[in-house]
Amino acid sequence: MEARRKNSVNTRGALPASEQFLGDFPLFADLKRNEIKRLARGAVSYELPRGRVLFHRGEACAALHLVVSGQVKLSVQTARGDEKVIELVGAGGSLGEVALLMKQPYIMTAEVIADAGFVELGRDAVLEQLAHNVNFLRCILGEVCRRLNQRTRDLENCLLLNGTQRVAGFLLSQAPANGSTGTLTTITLPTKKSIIASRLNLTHEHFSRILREIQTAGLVEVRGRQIRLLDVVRLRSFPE
Amino acid sequence: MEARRKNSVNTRGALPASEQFLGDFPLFADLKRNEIKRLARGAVSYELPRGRVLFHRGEACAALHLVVSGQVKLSVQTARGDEKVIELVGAGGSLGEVALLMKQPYIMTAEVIADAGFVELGRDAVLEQLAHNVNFLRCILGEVCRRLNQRTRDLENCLLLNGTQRVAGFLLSQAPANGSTGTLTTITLPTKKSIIASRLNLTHEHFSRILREIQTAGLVEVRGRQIRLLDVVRLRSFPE
DNA sequence: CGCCCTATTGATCACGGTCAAGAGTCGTGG
DNA sequence: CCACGACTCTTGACCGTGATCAATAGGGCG
Repeated sequence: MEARRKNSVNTRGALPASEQFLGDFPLFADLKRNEIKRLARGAVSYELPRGRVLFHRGEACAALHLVVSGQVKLSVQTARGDEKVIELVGAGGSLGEVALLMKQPYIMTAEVIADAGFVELGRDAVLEQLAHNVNFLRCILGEVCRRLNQRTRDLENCLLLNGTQRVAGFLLSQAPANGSTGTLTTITLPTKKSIIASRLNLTHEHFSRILREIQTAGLVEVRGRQIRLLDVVRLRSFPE
Repeated sequence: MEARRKNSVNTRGALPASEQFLGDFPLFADLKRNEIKRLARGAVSYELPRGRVLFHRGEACAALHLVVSGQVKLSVQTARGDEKVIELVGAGGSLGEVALLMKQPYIMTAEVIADAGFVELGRDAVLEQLAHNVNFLRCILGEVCRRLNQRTRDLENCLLLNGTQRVAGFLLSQAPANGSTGTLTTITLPTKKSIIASRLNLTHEHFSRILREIQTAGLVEVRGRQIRLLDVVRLRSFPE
């Protein structure tokens, strides 16, 4: 508990730091200044170090969590202890919409994997806004739709792509979306390989082998977490 | 095209058949009488025989589809032709919310697998209602949330359960939700086994073997599509 | 330097897929 | 009524992807 120091944002000076932050937050892009202001009222900001669990599956949801910085992994537990990573959330992402809206427990566990900063909007404040602010309702609806699409794509990937194809797809998705040829893009894995592997529904051993395989095939060059994409085109249509 | 006979619902008498229908539709449970009436204005009803494709992945979405009767399967295509079933939708279900809302192409293909009746709400009518009717917005938001939960559960099942466990879970989910012991529930598979198998990410061969296995173990009794659950408790915690 | 964490590599195994053949089941028409 | 074909389901034999277990490197840091 000690490390979870929360600061009411409104104790600060003239322009609360996180009112500015909320205004820039992707989820609230369509909100007007005064709507932001009302949302910011119950906001609380805090930081959590790597390894900290933000919430466990099954707990009740008390707030909407906005990720200011750092990185969080969402995962579920296997029968015997080990976990599968479902999603990685970085700065600009949010957690807990559905649990909050549906008034049901979290269905995943959220753990900080890179020291992170959060802004939290209290449950009641959010529900209150939802009840009275149509714009806010629309923001949330859009976000949930986006997430449903994302989840559906993940399910598809898992159903009809093999490991190598999933890795290739992941690497490409990490590359900045440049329309250019990009025959020489270098990407950096967002976290350690074992987590990426789990996210792709692979063991870290298998992930390692796959990286080797596509490196041998001359498609990429791996050095630690830095991966240089040598042949985006062939990577995109793998294996041939 | 011949079989896709559409009838404008409003050409009917005093109380349009589908105004009644819309009022009973789960998705619109929270709407008031006059809101229903407005929605019903652009409604069109029609029927499609088994085998008909309602829409293909990639097509633009022109309407919200409500399933009155029959059954529809949503699927995606593998690299080489064969398909994976993602979801089965029966009477009371709806299709196309996300594609309509996000103004993006369908991401799945919908095929009728049991002669079905539909009511269709035109794209513009729905968007219009969304823009002006907060209650409707809330209905849709709820539905999308439910679906996101469903999809997440599916992904989990696929990630951390083996074939046998998925089958057991599916059989249990088909049983009516009676709190009782239910040591002798009989269920009927909603469609042919090969489709169920695909839905569970199995080949129909493997599905067949699994059914045999749990039958041999004394957990169920299979006769065609009728399956009698002999030991719900052991089935629930399989394999032991 | 030694320790802990992360990553790689090897050997083996099993779950589930593929291919092929046969058994039921049902509807149609001679 | 039976024959035929189409379709669904079952069973068998074999194989491949990817998991498991185990040992060994790297790499950062106190």
